[in-house]
Amino acid sequence: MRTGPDIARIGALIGDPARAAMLTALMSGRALTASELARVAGIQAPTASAHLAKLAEGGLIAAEKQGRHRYVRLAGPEVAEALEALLGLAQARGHVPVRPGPHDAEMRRARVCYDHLAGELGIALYRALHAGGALALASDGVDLTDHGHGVLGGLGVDTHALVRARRPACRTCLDWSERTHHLAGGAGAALLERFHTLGWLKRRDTGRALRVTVEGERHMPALLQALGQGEVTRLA
Amino acid sequence: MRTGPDIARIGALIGDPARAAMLTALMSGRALTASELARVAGIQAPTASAHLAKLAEGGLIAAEKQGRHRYVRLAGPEVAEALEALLGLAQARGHVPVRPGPHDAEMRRARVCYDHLAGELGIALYRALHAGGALALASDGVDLTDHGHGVLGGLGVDTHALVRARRPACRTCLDWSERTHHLAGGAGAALLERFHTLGWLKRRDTGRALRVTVEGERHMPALLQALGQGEVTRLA
DNA sequence: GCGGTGCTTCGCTGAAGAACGAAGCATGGA
DNA sequence: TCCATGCTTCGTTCTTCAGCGAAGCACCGC
Repeated sequence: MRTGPDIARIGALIGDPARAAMLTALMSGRALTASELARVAGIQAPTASAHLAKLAEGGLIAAEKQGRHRYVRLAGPEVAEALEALLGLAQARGHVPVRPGPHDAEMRRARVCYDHLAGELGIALYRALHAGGALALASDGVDLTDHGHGVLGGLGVDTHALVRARRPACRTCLDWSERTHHLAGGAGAALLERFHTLGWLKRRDTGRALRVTVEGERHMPALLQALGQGEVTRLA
Repeated sequence: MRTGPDIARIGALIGDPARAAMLTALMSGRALTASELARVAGIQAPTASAHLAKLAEGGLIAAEKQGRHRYVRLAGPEVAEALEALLGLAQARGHVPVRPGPHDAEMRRARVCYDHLAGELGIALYRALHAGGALALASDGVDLTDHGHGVLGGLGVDTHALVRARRPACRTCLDWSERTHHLAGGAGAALLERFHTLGWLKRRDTGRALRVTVEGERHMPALLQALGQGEVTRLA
């Protein structure tokens, strides 16, 4: 029969434990060096090099040399989306580590999903934007309403840049821990960056988990409340 | 690190060419016997049996004995969704068979995606429903509007059953050939079934491709047009 | 009952590929 | 210029697992 795209090659790439660990680490959106990825996967440098070559040839990662370091990142949002879908399925099927890691609860609360916010907080943000009328259904997914442009502008997001960008401003991404959708796309990425520069969320040194700072704990609930009621909040 | 769900196990299951062929065949939504799947994958019965045991243990398929046959189907819509995401990524990354199959063009036109309609026709249906105001954004995805209930009821879908069902009435699924969303969930499944019983679409004996019948060619364009303008069409 | 069919279990073979040590090749800093 | 660091290439070892034939088991129709 042999019809349609060949998922076996991609599956095989993801199917090796070392490569899966690397890809999961790259879901943090960071560009990591080959040796960092080797450490994450628990393997030696030569083995890691071979794995990275395969992932690159398969189009799942993109690499960039900087001096003697080789920085590796996911090849794009599509790759992150597919991985997130697999993470969700793995979670639903009970393919989870026997002992949950120390950051596990934190991961469920808030984490990076490639370049946008995921976890309970990501869901809450999406729901608030929806309830406040900032999002509307479009013919190819979700899009910002006019009101939504004003809302994001008020939060300090350059919405003109979003519109100009080749990348779609809004996409939805299936959250593996909450089993529902959160906001991805340019707007999702811009919002995460805003929260980061505002000092409300802080990245851990490693991994995808996000820590909500004291500032974040203070301001976030009120912001979500306001968003949910369609108010435009101005942030410096 | 070892954090989050373990995608390696699922990846490895999908990563074998024979298993990938089986899973792709099961995306037709049909329940196939073990020997049919062996033929699809081009392997002998003992090998197929081993593969099916692994897929079942991994929670990707569900099997049901009927007499001396063993009918196998995908374990659920989540599995189909994740596979569709992988198909999209594989397509985007150029992991396609060297020679496209005979049904390739037909597949792009209309095909079954587990239990709902995909391909150009699936996209067109989704767009028409959206344009006609039958769909609206919900806090966890897409949902039918009141008008949408009327529209689907007019087409002969039992919308009360949709609401009562445990399964969400609407979901979106990323179409691998069109790179945009089509309608999944209970409503998507019900609509495909309607088109099928109306005789507008016919399944091929094997594979996912759908053939648009003469009846279908005659009525479908007008229906899509009417849906797009928000009209309620009554079908016997 | 008895053969035929569909599927599984068992035992074996062969090939793919993950892993590492050692050596080689760049780059950056002293 | 030299050394240290980061990464890759090479050659080798070893495990894993897909694949099949033969035999065994379950179910159906006769």
